[in-house]
Amino acid sequence: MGTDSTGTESRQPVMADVAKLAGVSHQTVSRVLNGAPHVRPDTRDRVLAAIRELDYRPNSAARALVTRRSQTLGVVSFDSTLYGPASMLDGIERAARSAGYFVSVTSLRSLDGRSVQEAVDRLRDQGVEGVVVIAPQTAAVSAVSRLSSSVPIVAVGSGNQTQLPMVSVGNRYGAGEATGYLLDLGHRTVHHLAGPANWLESKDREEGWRLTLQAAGAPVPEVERGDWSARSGYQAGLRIAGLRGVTAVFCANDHMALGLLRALHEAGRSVPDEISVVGFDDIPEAAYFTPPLTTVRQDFGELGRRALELLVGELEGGTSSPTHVQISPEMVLRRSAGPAIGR
Amino acid sequence: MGTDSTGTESRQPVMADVAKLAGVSHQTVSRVLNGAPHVRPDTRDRVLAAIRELDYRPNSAARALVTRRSQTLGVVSFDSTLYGPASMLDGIERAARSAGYFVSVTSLRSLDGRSVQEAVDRLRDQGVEGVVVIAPQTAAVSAVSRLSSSVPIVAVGSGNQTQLPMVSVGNRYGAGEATGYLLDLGHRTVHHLAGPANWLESKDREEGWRLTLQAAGAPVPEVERGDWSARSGYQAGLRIAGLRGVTAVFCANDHMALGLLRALHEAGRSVPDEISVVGFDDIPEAAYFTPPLTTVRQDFGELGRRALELLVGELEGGTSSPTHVQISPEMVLRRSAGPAIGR
DNA sequence: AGCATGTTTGTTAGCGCTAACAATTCCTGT
DNA sequence: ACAGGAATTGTTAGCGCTAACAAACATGCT
Repeated sequence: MGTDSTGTESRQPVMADVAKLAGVSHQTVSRVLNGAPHVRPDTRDRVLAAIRELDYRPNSAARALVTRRSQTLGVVSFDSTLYGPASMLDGIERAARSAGYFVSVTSLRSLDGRSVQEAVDRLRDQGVEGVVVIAPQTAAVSAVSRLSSSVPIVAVGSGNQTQLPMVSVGNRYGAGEATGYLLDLGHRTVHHLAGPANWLESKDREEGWRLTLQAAGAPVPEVERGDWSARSGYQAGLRIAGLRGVTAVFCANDHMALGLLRALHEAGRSVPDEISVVGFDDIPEAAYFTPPLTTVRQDFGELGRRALELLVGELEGGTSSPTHVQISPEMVLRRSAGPAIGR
Repeated sequence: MGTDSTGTESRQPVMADVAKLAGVSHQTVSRVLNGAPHVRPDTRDRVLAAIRELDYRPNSAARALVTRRSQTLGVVSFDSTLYGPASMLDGIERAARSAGYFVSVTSLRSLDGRSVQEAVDRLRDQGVEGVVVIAPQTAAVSAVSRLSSSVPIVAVGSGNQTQLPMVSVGNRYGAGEATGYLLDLGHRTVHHLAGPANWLESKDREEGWRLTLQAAGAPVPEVERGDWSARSGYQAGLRIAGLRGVTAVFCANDHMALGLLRALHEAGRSVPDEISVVGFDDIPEAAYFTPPLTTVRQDFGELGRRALELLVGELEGGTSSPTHVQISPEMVLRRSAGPAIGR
């Protein structure tokens, strides 16, 4: 008791403290912690007891420094306020945790390539072992694919134009199903309320819609365009309500469909009697719209989960796994779409 | 060129490499990196040039090891799929980034105290410097408040029963406003569709509703209860539609209000002519419901931002800042509520 | 017994960085 | 020209951990 370390509670215990208490070397403590073989059971027990007694917590920075593994994955998201990104993030986090990783999140402010690069760099500087990018804008994806990065990256969203490993839903397929369903109901053609032009999802859904129309020999009307929000759907709806001959509209997402429904209602156009509406996503609220929305369901959580699996596979498997995973969306029929009436 | 380090590209450059290239000691490189004073401008420039040339990235684990600061904050969230938590998370992340911190997220699977403790422990083991808990359940909060943790914690949500620093919205106040508004419209009383009993928000909103009713000498009807989802709102709506004498309903959130609207519509009860409905939250879709929803707006993003400021203040300021921040919600009037008609 | 084989533990050397101090250089005023 | 001080740079010693090797001990076999 000559020095200043008289107190017994001074600082957080370190491995050496545990070792001393258990009467072993610090390396043996490390072995117990990491489940190394060749540790005698009673030694292990003594170490474990010492750990409990001191409430010892390994220092992750020290471990990361020497192993060069941070146990952390990064996620770059676009607008995590939206239902889609939020759900994917949730799926990613759950999957990451069960695979033994932490998740560090960065939200993009704008969608240009520089922001993506910046976000990934930031994450890399923090020492993440891999990155999932939820950024389905064309600019973002092309930025990511030429990203100079030493860490593996997986994209989640749409588009298959990249070399990047990627998980996406069959947007084209889903859009085709929706359009085909409407056509089968007897509509002469189907209008489309698309998402922003620079989003991959938009593009793919629009393409699925257009292709199906063409294959059926139906005329292809001008697309209306929104920004995913109910507000933009409402505004587009006002325009559509003014158009003549519209009997069916396929919306690129459910939120815009909600706005569209509202505008149509205000314009006195009955859904589905006069106009049929189909959405995309199947958000939990879609079943309670007026009328309940026929839509195309996609499982965002699953999307996130699969993306993370892909990343972890790349990280641990070493060899390249299947690099493009596609998840099939599926139509759910409700009351917002019906047969074309007398025309 | 005798050893195996013949190649020039072998490994990631470290500080010593930069130092050698710039012709200085590694400490000077460190000084430049950390903006220490007393570095001659041209020395700084040479170092900076070397950093750029080698594309050097400081190793964050090494820095964290010696400084004992990880630049990382943890967030424990409940169901980040919900609009509220997702928005708060978004606000937190943005604020954290601009304050120079990373954000590591963990989603709770269940709401018992042990899960919260586990999540916080996990985060702490990872080395976060502080934690924001988005977990407005009573159990979670009481668990957090007796949390044995060496890191500062801030809660965001509701309730003021804890010693824990906390940011919340004036739920009681907002609920009172909504109820008072309905009463002023001439309704004899206001029914209430509450959230889960173990959520603080539920409790506070219910209390605000009840108190206002009592203060006005209005009868206090039995509360209906949902789980925040549109689905549960729909089911409650079915029950309410069967009740006699209901002319006004205050819903604890907008999603349940949506379900309620749907159920009322199906039951042939017109809103607002027969029954007035008011929600809480003002989600972006509320303006496009049928009819557009009168509701109480709360700014989730702001909530998250303030929580983070509080945490950072505690972390860096040292002294204890105001420990309970309250944000006022505000009513937004739309068309789902109107005067009581002839009774 | 005597040696190879295997199990269990300890010792040493960093990982890449910053803090603390030491050394050097550059200014001032006198 | 020279002391005194500031400005600028370098040197040394860890942070707490794991990897690699070394030592000690046990066991089986001929």
